[in-house]
Amino acid sequence: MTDHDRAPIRAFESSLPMALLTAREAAMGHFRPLLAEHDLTEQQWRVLRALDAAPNAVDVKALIEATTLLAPSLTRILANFEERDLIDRTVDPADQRRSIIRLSKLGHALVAKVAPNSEAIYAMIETQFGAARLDALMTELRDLAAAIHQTDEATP
Amino acid sequence: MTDHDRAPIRAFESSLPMALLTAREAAMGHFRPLLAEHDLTEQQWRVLRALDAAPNAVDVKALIEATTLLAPSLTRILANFEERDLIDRTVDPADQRRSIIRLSKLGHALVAKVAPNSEAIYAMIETQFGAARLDALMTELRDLAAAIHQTDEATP
DNA sequence: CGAGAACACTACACATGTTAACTATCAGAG
DNA sequence: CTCTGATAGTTAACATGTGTAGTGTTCTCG
Repeated sequence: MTDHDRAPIRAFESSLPMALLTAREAAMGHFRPLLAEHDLTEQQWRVLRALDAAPNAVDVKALIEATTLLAPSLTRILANFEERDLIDRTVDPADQRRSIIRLSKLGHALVAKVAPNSEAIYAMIETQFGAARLDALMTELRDLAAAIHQTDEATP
Repeated sequence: MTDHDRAPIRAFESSLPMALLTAREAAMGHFRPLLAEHDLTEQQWRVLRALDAAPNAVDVKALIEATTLLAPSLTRILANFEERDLIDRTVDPADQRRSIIRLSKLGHALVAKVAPNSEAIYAMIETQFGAARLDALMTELRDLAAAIHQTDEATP
């Protein structure tokens, strides 16, 4: 498999969003087939994980913030999940505009089924890259996001 | 603006793909409006940048690798660019299956128009986060992608 | 030459992104 | 208590991207 003599497109790869995307694609490349087996998209999985990680009940707004999805996208995903009986919805009695979302038993089961494989993939990455190093990287990523959001407030 | 007393969805945020996504969204949030002004999507901009960064001519396959797009998506984007006279296509005389893509004068002009604003945003992030730190982060990101790709070869 | 691989495109089904408008509910001023 | 404005969430409509399958053309190599 001669890799040809094409030069890589270098300067471009040094853009920050591209570096973030490439790293993410590398990780998700392992992950997407697993999700596809369970008829889940990347975005749907984000919602499931957010619901699973949520301590109690969650409203739609909290999900939007947690998943970085837009409201209409999330509405569609929740409708899909309702059809598949993965979630239960109730109206917040304290504020009837709010919808309270919970994972159903089936939803929890699905997460429980997928999550171990996810952990395995993560462990593989950890081994290859170094656990401490990965930890440090994640801290930096969070700080970066926070730093960028700070510039938001400076320039409204 | 009372930020409510909702607890953030914490455990979930510590997933690597999510950390990468959140950081990317933070950065792109600044950037997307700029692209929208020029009727460019994020993906289209990736293609433009890749073409601009390419030393010489580029075939479709190289673009696919550089942009992490799928062939059908790229085909459509290139068709769009042709309509807008942003690129020129020629057939590779050495291999007539290959299409050689180049930015047209107009395409270069568009990149030149958008790029400075892009640099400005980048500079803002650099100031806020620290140039050296950002550099180190990008190195780690590249290494991470490389490490993950190495696991690919171990498990085909 | 012929078989099979590689490149690029097309077609199709589906999900998401994006903007705007709309309904229902709530909260606060008067 | 009522009007007004804000908020939660949905719906609509369209553009675009994702993912799979299949097509035609051109290469490569036995």
